[in-house]
Amino acid sequence: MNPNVFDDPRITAVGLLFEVHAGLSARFAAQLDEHGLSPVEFEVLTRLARSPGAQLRMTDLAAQTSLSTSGVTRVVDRMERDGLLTRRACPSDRRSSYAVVTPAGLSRLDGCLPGHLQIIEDWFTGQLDPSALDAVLDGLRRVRDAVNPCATAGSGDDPEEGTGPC
Amino acid sequence: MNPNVFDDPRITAVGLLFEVHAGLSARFAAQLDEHGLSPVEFEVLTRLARSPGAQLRMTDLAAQTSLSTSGVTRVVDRMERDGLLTRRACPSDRRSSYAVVTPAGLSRLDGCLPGHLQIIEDWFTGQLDPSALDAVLDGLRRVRDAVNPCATAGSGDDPEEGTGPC
DNA sequence: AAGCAACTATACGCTAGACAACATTCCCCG
DNA sequence: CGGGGAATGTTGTCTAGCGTATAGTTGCTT
Repeated sequence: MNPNVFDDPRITAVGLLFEVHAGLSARFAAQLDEHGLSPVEFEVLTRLARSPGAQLRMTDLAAQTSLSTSGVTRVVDRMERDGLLTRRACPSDRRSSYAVVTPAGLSRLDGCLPGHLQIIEDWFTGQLDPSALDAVLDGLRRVRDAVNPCATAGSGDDPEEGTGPC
Repeated sequence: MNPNVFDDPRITAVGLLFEVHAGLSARFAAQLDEHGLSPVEFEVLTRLARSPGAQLRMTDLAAQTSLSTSGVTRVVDRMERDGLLTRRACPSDRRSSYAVVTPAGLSRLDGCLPGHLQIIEDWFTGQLDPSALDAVLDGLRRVRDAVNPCATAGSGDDPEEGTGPC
């Protein structure tokens, strides 16, 4: 019927990509867990921290993450309860509210980052010599530009920068 | 405090990888949805279809997917209800049971695959010329071998082949 | 033969997130 | 002005899935 459709090189390629993603994700999650953060919370924290004023409107936050607006509401609820974030009313638009990183949130993030970077280096970037790494990154960048054109305009290669409102 | 920690090339690298993954995942999910399959169900179906006899023991299925054993029970329940799978008693070990793909399940899978492959080609492999693609795949393979050593022994580059029992 | 390990299924509670409905607010256009 | 539509955030409802504990069955080892 389908004599080894699964040996198709396209399947292989996606398989590799997804395996690498899964492996890294698992290691990230384990390390973040040591600091009491879920991957989503870490993503929210980094998104906010790298934004001007360490704040973003809820909608923009949703657009930049993999979350829906209601998902953002829930995550921010949790993180506000934990003291990592605060809501602040937007002066110019009373419908909007900002999610703002608190000092506690920033220090929590700072506690995570070194270990996070170390994992990346140990399991990803450090596994390849510089030229091979560049080749991989160039390729990924091209694919990213196709798959997620919004990100191209952004500051750099931010993960899922502007996922939503394309 | 952290003057642009986020421009660290390591962050960039992971960002690219995750963005590509997210973009492809979203497109896969949309296409599978047209065929009434969730990504997990598709994964289960492909796992089974590529196994000898189009069947696997529940435990092995759990090991090869991102699911727990109880999770597999649930998914197989659903898919059995939908007629895509059947449970069959294992002759050699009466504790075990096989999940077997039904003809309906196979044809459902066959209906998905062309579109699935097309997406891969359109958004991933076709975006790079052969040599660049090879470079990316070689790099990913090396990283995969580090991050998920179990997969190396397998038939090829199966996604998450043997994720569980390492 | 007996006890221990493995495999599956199930029930419980729990979390996360999507989707749709909602109230509020803004803004454009008549 | 003023009304309708769009945007924004929140909430209720629903599904999916995990983790744990429990149980029943079977296989294996001693």
